[in-house]
Amino acid sequence: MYEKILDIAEQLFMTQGYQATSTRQITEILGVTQPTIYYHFKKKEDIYYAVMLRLSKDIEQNLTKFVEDPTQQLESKLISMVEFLREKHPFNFFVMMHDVQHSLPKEMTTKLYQLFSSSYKGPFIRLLKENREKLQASVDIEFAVSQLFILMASYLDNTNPKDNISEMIYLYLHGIYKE
Amino acid sequence: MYEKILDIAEQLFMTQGYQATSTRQITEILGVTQPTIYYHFKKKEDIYYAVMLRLSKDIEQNLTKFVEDPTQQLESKLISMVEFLREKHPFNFFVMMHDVQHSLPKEMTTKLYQLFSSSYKGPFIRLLKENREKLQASVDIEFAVSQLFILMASYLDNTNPKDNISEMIYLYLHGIYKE
DNA sequence: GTCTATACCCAGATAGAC
DNA sequence: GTCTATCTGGGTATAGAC
Repeated sequence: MYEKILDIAEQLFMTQGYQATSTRQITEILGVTQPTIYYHFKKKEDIYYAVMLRLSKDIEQNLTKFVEDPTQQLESKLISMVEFLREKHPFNFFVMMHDVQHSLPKEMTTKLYQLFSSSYKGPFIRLLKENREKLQASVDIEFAVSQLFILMASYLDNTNPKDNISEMIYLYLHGIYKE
Repeated sequence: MYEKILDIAEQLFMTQGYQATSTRQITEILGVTQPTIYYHFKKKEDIYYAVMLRLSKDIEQNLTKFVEDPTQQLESKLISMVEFLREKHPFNFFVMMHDVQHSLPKEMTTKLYQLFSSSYKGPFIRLLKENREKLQASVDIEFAVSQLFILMASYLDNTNPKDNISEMIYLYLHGIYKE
């Protein structure tokens, strides 16, 4: 049941957000009563943390594989990694970021942000550092990765009609300006 | 009182979000009782719409002035416009986008998205179209403006430690890649 | 482990007095 | 126009039976 709760909670939290997802809704889908949750978790926010922990472990492992792939170049690695996030994490990134920053208690925010930074951003930062010589000298890598995540958010968001990740990566790498 | 409600509601909605802002909180700040709101507005979501309507009119007028300024070039116009949004709209864009997409009824979402597209995005689209010859031929302008807004969101968000808008615009225009 | 019952709180909204 | 009083419904969480 613990894992089942996480499965449903993951889906609901990531699509509707933390506040909009009630413990009742989770248990209704599972066909059990609402207090059942409180045998497995002490508080609602603990469910959120457990969901994020499970998710981020999986994400980090897989992203790292792409970074270490010796057969691919920077641009195609980036595309693969973003494609992977789209498949594995077909949620609205905005919802997640919003929750981490606004829907949860402060301490939880800190813990979640650390989790997110290492698992999600970490592999991208490593990738760009290993390709430092291909980047403009003035670029701040941590900043550049933040920007990429923001862009990705719009991509993994279904409100964006476009579906061409390589186009997004191209703009990210080369900008919109004619040289 | 109507305008006063909008003033307070604007601030609360834009910082805390729609769901986290209660009618009680708004009226407490104003020093009146909670039902007072329902003399001026039929539903809570009507307050949100009125706030967005007032805000977006102001934003559109001002952004358009920058676009029409004959003394500035593309890059400095972009910087001015984003700076203006930061001053006038010192809110978390994510919060607003999250609300528009997830916290409000579907019909309202549509209305708000149209409002946002014309008032906020409109002037930027116009600016890029008027500078078409300076952009890479492959760039889709509507898409490029969407990307800019996403980037801006991270900028107007206080979680981003960096505070240099021109750096963001530079990356947006030129990308991170060494040519 | 899951149930029933329920406490408690806070939300949006309405009725009707002043 | 704003008030008091109140309805209704939703949420998280707990106690204790089975």
